[in-house]
Amino acid sequence: MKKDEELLVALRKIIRAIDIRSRQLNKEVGLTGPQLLILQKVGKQKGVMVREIADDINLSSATVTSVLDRMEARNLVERIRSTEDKRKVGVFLTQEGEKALETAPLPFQEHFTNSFNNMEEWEQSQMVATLQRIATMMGAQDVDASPVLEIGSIIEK
Amino acid sequence: MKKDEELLVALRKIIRAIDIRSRQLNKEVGLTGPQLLILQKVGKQKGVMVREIADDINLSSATVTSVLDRMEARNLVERIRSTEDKRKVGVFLTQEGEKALETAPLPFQEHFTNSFNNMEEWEQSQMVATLQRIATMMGAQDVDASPVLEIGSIIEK
DNA sequence: CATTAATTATTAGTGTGCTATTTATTAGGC
DNA sequence: GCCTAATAAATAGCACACTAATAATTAATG
Repeated sequence: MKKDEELLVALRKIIRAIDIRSRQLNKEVGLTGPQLLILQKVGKQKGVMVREIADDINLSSATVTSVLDRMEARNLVERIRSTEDKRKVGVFLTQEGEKALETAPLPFQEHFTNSFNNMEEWEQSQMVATLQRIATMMGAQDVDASPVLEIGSIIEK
Repeated sequence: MKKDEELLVALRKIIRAIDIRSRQLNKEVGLTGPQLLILQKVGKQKGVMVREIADDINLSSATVTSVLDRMEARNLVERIRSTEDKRKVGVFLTQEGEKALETAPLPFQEHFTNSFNNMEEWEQSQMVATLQRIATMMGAQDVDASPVLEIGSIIEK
């Protein structure tokens, strides 16, 4: 098999593992991966805007809106529209959301986190660097639309 | 930021880049990423079973079934149930499917493929090895259910 | 040989995740 | 002040992607 095909297969396995972990989380504690990420973000920054969440975890705001819909329905967060600028919506944790955050597990499989943390630091760095490099190589699209690409903001539009 | 968070962010960017490429493909040639992968597989192995496709590209067969539904509706493939074993369904390309396969672009962004192919071979291997290692580290779930894990078959159930 | 178990594909139901559009509001230019 | 941008969030519609449950068929076992 060609190297780039192998790369693709490995990536698909990783994506699938993340997805499966998300479903497993959902079964265990009623929170999917994205929901957990959003919960953590809102916990750190009370009243954060939808757009800020989206930028932070690298999702479209439409996606964040739909995830928030489900989280609000489960009474984990609440949305309060700003009085100064009525376009803006601040997201807050409910009491239930706070409690969920406290008891929430890690977004990754514990096994993965342990393995990763047991690696030498240079090895961790090398791994992260490799992934960031792939992300950069993949993200350089719409080249004609953006003449100068800034490092670190290649994917974001 | 902690190293494992950085890893997570990089992975999210990669996943998003793949997704965006899939939508771009869909707009350009009417085929998404998964559809293209399935088309290629069926082209290589006429009459391939649904299960074989799923294993090959690392998806659940339910997912493959739903993608095939759309592809069949667009007259790209056809499904023929085996006469020997009536549980089995063989997938074949239609004429239209053959034509689509001939003119189909690469599943990756050309930019990525070029960058990747321009790398030294040892560097490509190193990159693939890193991804495979992550996949393995992530895939070791249901540990209590499978006392002995075989290398190379960790994700597959 | 009949009943149970295993296999194959599909269906049902849920949850992302995106683009494009819509709605509401605010900011800018004349 | 009024009309046009621009911005923020939500909505609509599509395509995965999964698990769990079903249906149909074949294999296996007593």
